[in-house]
Amino acid sequence: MRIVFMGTPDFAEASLQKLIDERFSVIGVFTQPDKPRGRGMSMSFSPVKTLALAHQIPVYQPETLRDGKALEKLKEWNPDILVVVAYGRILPDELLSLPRFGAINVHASLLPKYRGAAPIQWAVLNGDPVTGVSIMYLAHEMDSGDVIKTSETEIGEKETSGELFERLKHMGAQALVDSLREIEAGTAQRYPQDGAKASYVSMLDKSMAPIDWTKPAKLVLKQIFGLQPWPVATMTLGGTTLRVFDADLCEKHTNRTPGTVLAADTSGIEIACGNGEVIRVTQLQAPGKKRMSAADYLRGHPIDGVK
RNA sequence: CGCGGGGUAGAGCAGCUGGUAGCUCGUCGGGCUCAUAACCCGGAGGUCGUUGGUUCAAAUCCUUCCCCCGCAA
Repeated sequence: MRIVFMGTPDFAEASLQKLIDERFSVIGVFTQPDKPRGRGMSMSFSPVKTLALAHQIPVYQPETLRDGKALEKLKEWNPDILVVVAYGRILPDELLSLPRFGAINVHASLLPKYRGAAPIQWAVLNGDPVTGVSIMYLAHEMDSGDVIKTSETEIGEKETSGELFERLKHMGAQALVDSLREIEAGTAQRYPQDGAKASYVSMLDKSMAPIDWTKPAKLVLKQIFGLQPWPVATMTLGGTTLRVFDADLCEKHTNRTPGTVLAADTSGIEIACGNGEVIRVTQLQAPGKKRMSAADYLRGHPIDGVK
């Protein structure tokens, strides 16, 4: 089966790696154009491109998919199926319908829940106990196609989006190859999504970073974990904005205003949340500094008025 | 050369309008105490990231390079 793979970031890289490991015939790769990134704005390749090049797989990096050239390239490669994983582009219908088996996609949620850009992070942010990956056919409407199979996993109490990402990308890769084998064998299922149950999530942005202390402690914690590795929850203390990396729920309760610092010592910084609940921040990062424990930070930045 | 912050005792910071370095915690010793992560007294520990320069004198001014961090992507 001739496969053309479309993907860009490391989430997609995991799937491509799996396809290569499992000896699937990946005859070509589409990935986003090289862009300057990182400090110094040096030009860099996408993880998918780097991997493809390492295996002598032809790489195509169109600026647009709608000028006819992408279609031409796809016809040239003549794949039996398109595998799309976090490519970062909407594919025109004429590309989806070209291959014999159409186009399938790895999506990091249990569809129809969390269609859209940041399903992993939102599953964490919302405090979901379970999430997963879905392999589905690409349809005209985003993330709405028939599902081939899903795979579930529990979200850890203190699991960050980044950690969940790592887990799901491998689950996705496994489900992908399983699906491909079923398609090849003609045993693949097609489960239409219940559109009425669909929900959509947007990309994250930095405006979500400041911690809303009026929320219940559990959700404040989920905000802290869900926003890692980016954009990272923040709080202000003594006029500086601190990025918060880790915190625990305190058993105690308070009647102080949410956001109030109740205590600060070697065990961390206790802060009032909504419902009178309290959390203790234990890992943070000051501007220009690297991540450190709250105890370390307090040594150089004593807090007035709080013991 | 995309923008900016930072590299000073084990840790976190101050000092940086030039004159061989200070704070908090930790650590070591002693004291107090039924006891203690509490308190008191005392000690050890730093070629101030690196290179060259200016100067009578540099952590402090200029310069080379290295490393860390954030923005931006």
